[in-house]
Amino acid sequence: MRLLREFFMRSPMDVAMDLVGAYLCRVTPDGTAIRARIAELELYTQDERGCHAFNGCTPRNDAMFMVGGHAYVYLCYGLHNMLNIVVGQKGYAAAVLIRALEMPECNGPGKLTTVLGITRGDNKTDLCAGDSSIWLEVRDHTPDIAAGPRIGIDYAGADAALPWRFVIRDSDFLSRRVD
DNA sequence: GTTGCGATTGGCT
DNA sequence: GCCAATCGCAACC
Repeated sequence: MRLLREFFMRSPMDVAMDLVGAYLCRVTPDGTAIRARIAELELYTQDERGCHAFNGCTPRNDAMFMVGGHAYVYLCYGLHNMLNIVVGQKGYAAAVLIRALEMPECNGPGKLTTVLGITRGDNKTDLCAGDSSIWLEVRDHTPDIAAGPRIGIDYAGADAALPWRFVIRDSDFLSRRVD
């Protein structure tokens, strides 16, 4: 069942936890249908330095200020598209970075978007719209979740230690092991 | 108008 | 473990 707006509008932490093990669904530009469980994700909110929106709204990050249930896609290192799911209320910037799916060749945020054919053109897609090519479906059961620090945000100082990376414990599809 | 760098990855030492 | 690739954008001047 496709996840609806009310699901994404709850507290960012609750939504993040509930998205671990949920199904990410995608119809690629060439028509291929993909459906796979989310094995790894990270939460970012405007209150901490790891978040793109820590210093406010900019042309790059404005999707994060939309109501939960939209996509936030940005280019990293000039090479890799990163897929985030906006969570929480409109006006409060928060999003979940999808880092790995239970699929071969999807163990990493950059590789994942390549396999799914997701680019910045998909930024601000409404995942709750009935005709969108990206959406989420409820998980079958609650997975055993492990938490650890987020990856690649050393510049965030003390906030880099927040245990806001959530994974399916002992999954074979993680970008890295948790500590 | 200019500059520095990043929520990464793959290849090489 | 180290490093290049590659470019939009944020933060300065």
